[in-house]
Amino acid sequence: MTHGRPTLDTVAERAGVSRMTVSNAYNRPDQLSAATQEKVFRAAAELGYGGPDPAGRSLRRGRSGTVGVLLTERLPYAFADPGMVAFLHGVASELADAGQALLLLPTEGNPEHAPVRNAIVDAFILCSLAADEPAVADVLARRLPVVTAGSPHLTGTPFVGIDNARAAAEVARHLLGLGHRRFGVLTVPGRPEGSPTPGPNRPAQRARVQGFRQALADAGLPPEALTGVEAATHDRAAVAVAVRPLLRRPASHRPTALFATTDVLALGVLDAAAELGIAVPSRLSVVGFDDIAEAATARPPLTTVAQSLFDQGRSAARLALRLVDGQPARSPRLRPTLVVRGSTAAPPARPTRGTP
Amino acid sequence: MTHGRPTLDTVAERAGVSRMTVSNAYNRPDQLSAATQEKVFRAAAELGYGGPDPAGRSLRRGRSGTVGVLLTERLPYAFADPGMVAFLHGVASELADAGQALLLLPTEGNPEHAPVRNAIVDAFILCSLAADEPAVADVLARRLPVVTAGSPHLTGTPFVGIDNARAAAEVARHLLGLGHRRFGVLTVPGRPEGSPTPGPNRPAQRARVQGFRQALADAGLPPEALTGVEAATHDRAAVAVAVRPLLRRPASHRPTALFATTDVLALGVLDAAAELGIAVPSRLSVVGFDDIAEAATARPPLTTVAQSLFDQGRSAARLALRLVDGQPARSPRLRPTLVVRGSTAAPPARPTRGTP
DNA sequence: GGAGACTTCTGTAACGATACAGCACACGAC
DNA sequence: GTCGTGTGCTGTATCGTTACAGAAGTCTCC
Repeated sequence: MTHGRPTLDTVAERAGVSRMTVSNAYNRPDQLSAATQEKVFRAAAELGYGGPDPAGRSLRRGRSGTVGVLLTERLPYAFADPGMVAFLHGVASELADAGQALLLLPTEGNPEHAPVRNAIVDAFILCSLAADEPAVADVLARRLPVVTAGSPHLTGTPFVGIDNARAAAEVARHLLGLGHRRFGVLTVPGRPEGSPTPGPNRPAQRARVQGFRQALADAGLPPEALTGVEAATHDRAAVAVAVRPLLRRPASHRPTALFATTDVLALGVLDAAAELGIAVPSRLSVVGFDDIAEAATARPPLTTVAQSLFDQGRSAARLALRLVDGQPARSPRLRPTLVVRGSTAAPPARPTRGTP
Repeated sequence: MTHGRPTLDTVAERAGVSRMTVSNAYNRPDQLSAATQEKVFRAAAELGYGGPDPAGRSLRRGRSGTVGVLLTERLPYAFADPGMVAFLHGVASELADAGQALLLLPTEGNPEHAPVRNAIVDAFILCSLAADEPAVADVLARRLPVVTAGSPHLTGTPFVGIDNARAAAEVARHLLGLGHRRFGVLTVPGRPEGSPTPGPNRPAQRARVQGFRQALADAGLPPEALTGVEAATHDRAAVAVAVRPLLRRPASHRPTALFATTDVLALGVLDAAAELGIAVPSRLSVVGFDDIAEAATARPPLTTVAQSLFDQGRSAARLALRLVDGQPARSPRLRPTLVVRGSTAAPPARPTRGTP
């Protein structure tokens, strides 16, 4: 309870002024003589008054100065993924500049607590959520400004993100152009195991796989040209387990290029390849996605799709703040770029097996 | 403004019931006939009512269901440091279990906005702040429950953290026991460049250096036995720049053991050593601090001090929640453990240069 | 048929703050 | 002496919600 805590009234009485004068002492010091202000602060200190209660202020003003952020599924994944962290960093950075705070909401946990319903925020940012996630419905029910990033697309709400399928297709064309004809694609499963709700949970990842596959088909390759592999989690051990069978195939059946739907996964592939003595890029080309910081310093430096998640975070926050101010907010057009570094090259020359 | 938004009253009038009935429909459905509840929800839907406003609820109840977290200095560093992220993850995880939300507050930015003063929270967690940081004073002025982690120590507030100097001393004794006599210590600068306020800003890092140095002195080594090096930032390039001069010394003057005050730094050292062709651990022993996930999978696996920042995050959150509930909260006694892995070994046998 | 218990709903009084209008007073100008 | 202008402070009316007490109405039981 707040019972016993001093309030504006308590302080006002003690200082011998009106409640409004106390309020002004904190919020509009220029409307006050220095002597009165001093008197008020002294009374406040004596009573142990901690300043005007933000809950009261927020109710009265109708603004909280806070933006709520919902991140994809389990927080562990969110914090473990550098891309997610970069996005969050961008959001935090933009909000900090505007003096707004960031309320990080759990999308799971005891549902009885309904964190979304209790969140004192002016707007929500949804990042990489599936459209069927219950939290999304909770957010929409609040009827506050919403911005989505990555997914889902919601009609009428600004969206920040790239066309993943298209970017993945560009990766495919890059590899095809180098002469590759046997491919692997590495991703993470659509849903954490034992998840009750069905359906795709990492729409971005799926779109990347889809776009890559489609581009190969468009180039006239048969479906067998692409082998799909799933890692249980993002950590390197799991990646190694997932790709080892593929990389242990005889060279004539092994993919010459591997597309990982995330840089973290791609870095795991580099490790696994090194472990198995498969040279990158001469015997295996590897492409990632996101262009996280480690991508540029990996050995070899990783060819990847750059999409500046930090900037996307900033954008999302900026849009949210515009909506709060009642200004129009349009989804920005973002163009991811393929950054060709040292992990892709022409496939090894085929030993005889010549074309007619 | 909230102007025009429907409220409990609006909905009550439309549904032909009292305001309390509407409130109960949302918060105590069991106190209500199903028919009435349905009627209320229909009216709410027609009016576009988003449910009871949490600001009003929070004011009335005197609880917000939110804990504020202040992280060390610039957010970039916080998000870039896996240890920090692990701590935050622990906090978020514990809070999610309790159905509480996490308000991430910027410690810098436009000071006019005073995010700490406006934060609607039930308690604060301060992580790795310097005692002289203005945000600390702002937090104390709020007179809410506070827990600190890592630093600073504040009398009367529970503290979560280890004795850094002592842990570093254990590292020193481990290395001394292996036979090392020439040491390097790598850390990051105490303050970001251009920072206006003076004084140490990474007290934990300083304590580690200090404890290490002291343990060497206690063992009777002269000050020259330890060379201190500072990396500008945590990224590997900066680490390489910082340690290269040290590692390029002739073998007879090069430290045989390097203590990095952070695992991230230590991993950078491993990279730099590999680049210069210096074998670890046979020619150089490396020790880190924190035991982040990558430490175990590095090559070679990193000897480091494990302090489970995730658990510390959980602890801090749990203590904060206890304080909010008016229960006593005692600082836990935490014992970091030295995890000896593959990056430390006896120094190379000295070539002749024998002892008497 | 009346007492008691239960269900379902209502009225009142805060929770702590701020916006806005306005009042008293001092001061200089004419 | 009246008027206009500022400064410094006060009073009132909300902001949207929930705790609590209690009022009808229904049901049960003897």
